[in-house]
Amino acid sequence: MIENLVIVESPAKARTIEKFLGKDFKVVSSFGHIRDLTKKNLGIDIEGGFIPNYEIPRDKVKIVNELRKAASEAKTIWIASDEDREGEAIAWHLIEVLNLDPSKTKRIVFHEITKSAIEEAIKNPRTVDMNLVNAQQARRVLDRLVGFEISPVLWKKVQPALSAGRVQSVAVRLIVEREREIINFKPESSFKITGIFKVVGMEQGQSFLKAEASAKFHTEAEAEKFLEICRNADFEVKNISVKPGTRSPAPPFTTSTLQQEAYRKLGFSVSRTMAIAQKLYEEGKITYMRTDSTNLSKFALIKIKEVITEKFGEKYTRTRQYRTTSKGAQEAHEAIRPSYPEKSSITGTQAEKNLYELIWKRSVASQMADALIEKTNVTIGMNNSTVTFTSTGEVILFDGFLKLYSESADLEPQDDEKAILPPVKAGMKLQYDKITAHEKYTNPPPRYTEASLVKKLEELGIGRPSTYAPIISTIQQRGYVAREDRPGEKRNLRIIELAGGKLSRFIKTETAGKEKAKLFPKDIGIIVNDFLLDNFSEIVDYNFTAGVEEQFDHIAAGELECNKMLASFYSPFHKTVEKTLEKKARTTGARILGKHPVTGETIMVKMSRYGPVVQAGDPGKNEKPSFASLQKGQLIETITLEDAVKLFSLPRSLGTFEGEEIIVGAGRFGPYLKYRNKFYSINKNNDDPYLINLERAIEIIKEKNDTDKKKVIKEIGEIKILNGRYGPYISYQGENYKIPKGTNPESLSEDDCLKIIENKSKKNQK
DNA sequence: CAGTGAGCGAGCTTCCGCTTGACTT
Repeated sequence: MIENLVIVESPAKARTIEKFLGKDFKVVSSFGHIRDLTKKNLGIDIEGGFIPNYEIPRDKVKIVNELRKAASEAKTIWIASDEDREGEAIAWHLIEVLNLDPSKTKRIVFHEITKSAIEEAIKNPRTVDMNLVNAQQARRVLDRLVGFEISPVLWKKVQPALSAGRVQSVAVRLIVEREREIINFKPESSFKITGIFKVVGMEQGQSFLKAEASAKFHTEAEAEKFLEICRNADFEVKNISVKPGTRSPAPPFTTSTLQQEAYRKLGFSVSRTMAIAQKLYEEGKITYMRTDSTNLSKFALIKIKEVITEKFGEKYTRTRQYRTTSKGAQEAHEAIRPSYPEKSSITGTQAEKNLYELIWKRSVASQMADALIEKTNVTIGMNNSTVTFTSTGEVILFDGFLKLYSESADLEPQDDEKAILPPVKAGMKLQYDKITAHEKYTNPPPRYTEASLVKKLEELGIGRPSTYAPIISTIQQRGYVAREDRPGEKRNLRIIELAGGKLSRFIKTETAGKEKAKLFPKDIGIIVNDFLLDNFSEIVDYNFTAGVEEQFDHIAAGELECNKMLASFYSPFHKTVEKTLEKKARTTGARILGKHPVTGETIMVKMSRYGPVVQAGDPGKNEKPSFASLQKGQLIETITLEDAVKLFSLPRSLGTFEGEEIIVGAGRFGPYLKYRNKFYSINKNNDDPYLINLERAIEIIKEKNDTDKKKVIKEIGEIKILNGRYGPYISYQGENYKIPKGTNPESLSEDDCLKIIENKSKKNQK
């Protein structure tokens, strides 16, 4: 018989707490929710008043059995799940499923994992808050209704196996709408004027300053005219202003800000960040990584202050308590911080070390003093124009938290350097050294990265810390969006330069639209988004979640009944579902592009069963249509007639080589050559399948055949020893086998190979 | 790996949030 059984949500938390409590306490974990709506069907009795129908998922049966056994052996059961909506529901499900005796069961919450906080919690037990549980059930039922009623509509009206949901559909909408802004964006160019000036008569030290003109010019002629004015101008320092300022550190990490910074500073994807953080948490190195709170415990505040005092001195400390500002935050946990702030580094993989260091720096910096800066603006006037030049300098008077950490910006750093300025005074004469007019283009809004999408969702109050990473992977798995790179396009920039009284012109090139690991919508994502906007605009409204959250709050406060709220949502919603199903047509996103310039057939673009295609010929007019798949990067929304016509030119014959035909085509995996029933990939960076000639094709085939020859080290009957990407390996009956380290692959005999093959088969059986 | 694209119909797909392993190369 155990005296006390404590149930928490996470096993790592259970281990920590067990250490604080005496021998009379056993601490176990529920591993999150133990029950959910039935998986097979809707799992809700709608007519009976939206009664949830729960089941224990297969992977939770074992845990539930263990909990049941432990509970039956304990005198008192303490349920210590998180103090938020989901945590309260977990507590209630535990009581129901384990059939706990109310007189033996106590609900407690603690806000810090320290001995005193836990002891305090045990002194103040309460009962389960059924209003809060009902708010969770309303949330759960509503999400199921939305997801399980709209998704089947998509299967019937768009394509099978698609999905829609309160969260994922809004995430897709954000990406689609951003893409449309980019598609419709028209870059405009203007000329920015910068000058380098020398202070007349100042010979020692720094006597140059760089400044930017207050005016921009829209045309080259205007820019040139202004430079002509500059050529004859007298420049002098008109005004100097010195402004002190401060900068404050960012608050400690939440899940969302950790994901953003790990992406920006370390290049980690959202899922990688979470996997590494999970490991650090399980090893007791950081606090819980799924949180929306920026709060630090008293213990952490004291410890961090000690660390700062020791490392940098007392004047670098400043205790700050942060309030969580994001919508829908529930504050069940602390911010993400090092468990032991005195440890500035850890052992582990490089990635673990880097992420830990990031968390450590951010947490410590959040408790450091403001940085004091002094910003100096020097205004330069001209005697023959009202245009002024401004030079900005910045001096850090006291570095404060900047000594340790500064947050990265989402946008690329601006090129206006904050230079140290020469000691100038008003009235000083200046002489230009060089004045340059640079052509600049305006940029479209940036595409989302995984991390900036999480930031946006959080701002809208959509999704929770535990779901940000899964959302990103769901919308990619469904094929709605893809994370891709784009090489961008070169464009010319005109530059006019005034130096030594002479104007000269240059052309500079820059790459515009280059993208790395950005989220692009795919055709099916655009079609589904437009379908949802047409038929379920309420659900994909950016404020839908905020609206229902408000109602969940009323349920939690006991002011609104769960089934009333659900009924008022469901009756119009379900009518929309039925109305949408009645509409006959399927959505394919079809768009007519025009007539084929040679054959005169109508060319359209649409979504087919296997992906987006262009189609030539109208089956309605008894023409047998021909099809061609769209290429990577092409969209139904933006493809032109010209591009479409080009797609029909593949596959085509290039001619013959040694009596056999070479065919060039574009398949699912990119452009290829087909020769003697073998396929040869064409590297798109080197060759264009639409332009490639016979000569080049033969070259590619010969090259590939040569490398294939080198690939084979040895052939013994069916056994092949090959050179692969990761070194030599054995290929046998369609399976690959690793060669043990230190063996010379050329010396292997048939018997040696068979042994290696047998060994692996044995391992697999175990 | 490098195709397909019609139509029939069975049986399947799907949500969000809370938590970790269990798998493979």
